[in-house]
Amino acid sequence: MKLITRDTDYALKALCFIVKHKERIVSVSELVNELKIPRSFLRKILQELNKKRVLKSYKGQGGGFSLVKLAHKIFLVDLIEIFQGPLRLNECFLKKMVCPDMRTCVLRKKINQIEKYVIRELKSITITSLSKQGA
Amino acid sequence: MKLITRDTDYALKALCFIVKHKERIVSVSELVNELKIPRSFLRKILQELNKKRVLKSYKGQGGGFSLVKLAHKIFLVDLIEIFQGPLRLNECFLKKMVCPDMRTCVLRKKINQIEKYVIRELKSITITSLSKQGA
DNA sequence: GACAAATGATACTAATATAGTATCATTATA
DNA sequence: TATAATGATACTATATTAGTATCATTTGTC
Repeated sequence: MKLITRDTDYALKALCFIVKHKERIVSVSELVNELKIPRSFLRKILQELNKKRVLKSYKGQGGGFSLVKLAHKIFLVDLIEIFQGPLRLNECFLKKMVCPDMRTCVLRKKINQIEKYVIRELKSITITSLSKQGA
Repeated sequence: MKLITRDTDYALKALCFIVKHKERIVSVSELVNELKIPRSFLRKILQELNKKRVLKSYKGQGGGFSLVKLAHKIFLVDLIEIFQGPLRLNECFLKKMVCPDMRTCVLRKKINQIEKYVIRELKSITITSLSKQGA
């Protein structure tokens, strides 16, 4: 059971690198050299981050990407949601419930509680907190 | 992101039914009628539960399955581990880490902490607690 | 303006995991 | 011995994840 897939992981790494070069526009080529991520895959990821207004892109020669949001406002949980969809631990039970009749389902309550906790904790992880340690 | 897959879900349902008929041996046919789970798939699941000594199987006419463990000693997290492998939320990071050099990686610490919490909470959910409510 | 170097959009393939099926062998009971 | 059950195993189908390829568009520089 994976909490974080490859694209989220790559996005994290790319963002951490971009944060370190905050003043500049960073190109895909630079990121590929540095992070050894397959070029096309990384491009797709960065395009998505652009669409979701995490990064801003610049076309043409000398182009690339730079941060839109402040690093401490980019949460791990946001990236997970962008690349893996909403974090719903209880999805399966809501679809095919063990106890479809009960209003006060112990299991669902519990899973919801766990989900809330996980999201809260993931919200406490930002790009800032991640990029600091590597530097 | 799914915490619980179909087979775990089916296993849960089957176990809940078997618990309700604790004194008896329950056959696949009975479970299929009751739970509307594809027969072959359910058989595979029950065979696995037999191998993992959650159920005991009886071959031959009048055969079927009965509980080995007490219902309150079968934890949801056990079923997840049987069908989905060990619950490792941080698997991805351990494989392709954002911060491979650091001993004191903030992210890893955090993810480990979350994982522990999730496991502890899932440990509090047993077949007993699930089968009660439906009854 | 032409060229080069960048991203945008999009569609495709490959690999893996999940979900489900089918069949023959074995066992136990009536 | 026939039958009704599970055991073992191998197969197919579908969905998700991972990765690739290509052409269009934009922009800076000569």
